[in-house]
Amino acid sequence: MSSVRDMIAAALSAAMGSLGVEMEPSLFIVERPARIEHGEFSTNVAMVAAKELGEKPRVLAEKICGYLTDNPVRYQSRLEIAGPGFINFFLDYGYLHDELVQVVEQGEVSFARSDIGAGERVQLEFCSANPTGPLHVGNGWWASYGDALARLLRRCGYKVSTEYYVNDTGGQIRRLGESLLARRAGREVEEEGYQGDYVKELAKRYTGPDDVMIAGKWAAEENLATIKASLDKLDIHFDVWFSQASIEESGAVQEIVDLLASKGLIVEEESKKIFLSTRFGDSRDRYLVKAGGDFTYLAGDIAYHYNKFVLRGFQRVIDIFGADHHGQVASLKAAMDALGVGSARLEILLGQMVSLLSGEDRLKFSKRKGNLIPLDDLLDELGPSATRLLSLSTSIDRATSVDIEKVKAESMDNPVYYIQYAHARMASIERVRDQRGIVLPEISKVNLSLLDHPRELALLRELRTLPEVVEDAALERAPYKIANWLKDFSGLFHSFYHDCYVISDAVAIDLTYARLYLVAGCKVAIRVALSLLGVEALEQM
RNA sequence: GCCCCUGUAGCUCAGCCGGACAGAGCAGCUGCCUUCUAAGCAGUUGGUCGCAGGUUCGAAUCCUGCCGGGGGCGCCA
Repeated sequence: MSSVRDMIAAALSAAMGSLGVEMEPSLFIVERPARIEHGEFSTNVAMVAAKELGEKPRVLAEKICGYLTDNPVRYQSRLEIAGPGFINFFLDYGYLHDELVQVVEQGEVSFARSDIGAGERVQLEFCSANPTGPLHVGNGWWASYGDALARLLRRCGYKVSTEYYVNDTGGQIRRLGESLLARRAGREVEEEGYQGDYVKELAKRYTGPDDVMIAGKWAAEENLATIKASLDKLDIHFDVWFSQASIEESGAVQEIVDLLASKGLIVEEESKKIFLSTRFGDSRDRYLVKAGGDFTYLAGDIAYHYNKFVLRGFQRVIDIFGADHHGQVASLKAAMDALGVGSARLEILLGQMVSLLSGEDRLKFSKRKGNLIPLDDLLDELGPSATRLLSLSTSIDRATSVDIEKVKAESMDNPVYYIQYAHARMASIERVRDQRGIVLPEISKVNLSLLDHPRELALLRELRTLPEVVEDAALERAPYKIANWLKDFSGLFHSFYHDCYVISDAVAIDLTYARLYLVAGCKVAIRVALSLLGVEALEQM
């Protein structure tokens, strides 16, 4: 949908053209000013162009305004030149009412949907926690992020396949097996093993042979079932579960090593094989085959990514790793360049560490042992919606700390209530509408221009930004922007709810009709945003 | 030593592809329930945007250097 902003940008471009200057809309900004005194929209075009033209910004702004006065954009009511040379647009509120009509007509399916993805096939790998134990809170944090990103990308026209890479082979499975057998034999688990209580529970149920690999694989499968159950609770469902063992057994890893060797990118050191990744920007060369003849993790990972790009034909691959996997980024990208895939198609997002506070105690996620908190514990405390919203509220680039005691409280420390309450109030208004038998006329027969209360206008302005926020959040891989929009929007709705009665003897019926459509539009928007984050929209609270 | 992330109000965080007096929530203080849910609303206190230079008409935002925090530099995965 072509927005009012695009329309203004085009008009400004035309105005510059009339002054003999080629000015693509991408070269200047048309934005909604932070302060409403500065108009509905404002632009810096005069300041940007002034330098090249050798003219004073305000003088140039005068000329542009002259053109726009003769050739006004739709809804234009007044122009103003302010500050160092901003041009502020004051518009007839009709533009907001017209956009409300669009929101209502588009509905949940179409509103804030975009085609910027243009059908690009994207593979999104995330979570991929090793099946050596249950998911902990950190796993769940990034899993929610990945799932929300998948929803966002789909909303924006990408064809997304989500995937969980199951590390079901190698040394850690051996260690898991050793730990399991030790427990079954009543021994303590050694330092390097898995010491969690869940291993004790598994040991009670294991009836297989005293073979570490068999025991390890059995335990891994059990753990995987537990992981899937936790993810189900979060409403996260992967399209593909990809087994690391399967790619090794298929011979694909060997093929990749051979392929690299054929390109002269492998050197051998006795039985070891080393990939010359420094030729592709890595900080050191990397082992692919160990002294004992086993493949390294990296060798399997390269084969896995080759599989994604070449065998399955994904145009883009996005991996979401924890920041502790930073070390493998350069190696994997080097391999993609070496194999001709091109590292630009591989996007690796690193989730910074998350630490939990519980009162005075600082609890840090530790993969190996001790103080990690199972995701299920948090889910039991908070429920899936609050858990998801919490983890989706901050940037992936920032190491966050969360106080579990605080978020358990039903307060703005846990904004899910604030947002869900806004939705519940919308639903409540509609229930009352039905109880009173109010039949809403078609929108074309309703006088939406009655919506001119400051609360209503503020709500309408925020409502219409969602499509831009969705696109931005998708392109920036930043679901937290949706969470922020939800908080802001919910706040504006609560203010409206408080100051503007929709259904009341004190409100004229025409205004009730208009406000009911405003509520309907708000409900569309908030439901779209909630669904993108996977947070439940409650009818009542 | 090198690489990645980060330093904004007492706390948790937005803003960071340059713009108009730096934002939100929580915490603190003060008000508001006879009408659609007070899990709400309104007001108010609180900031050298880590420090120092530089670029610019304009810097929290870009560049450089310091200082602090987190993570990584395995023939682990």
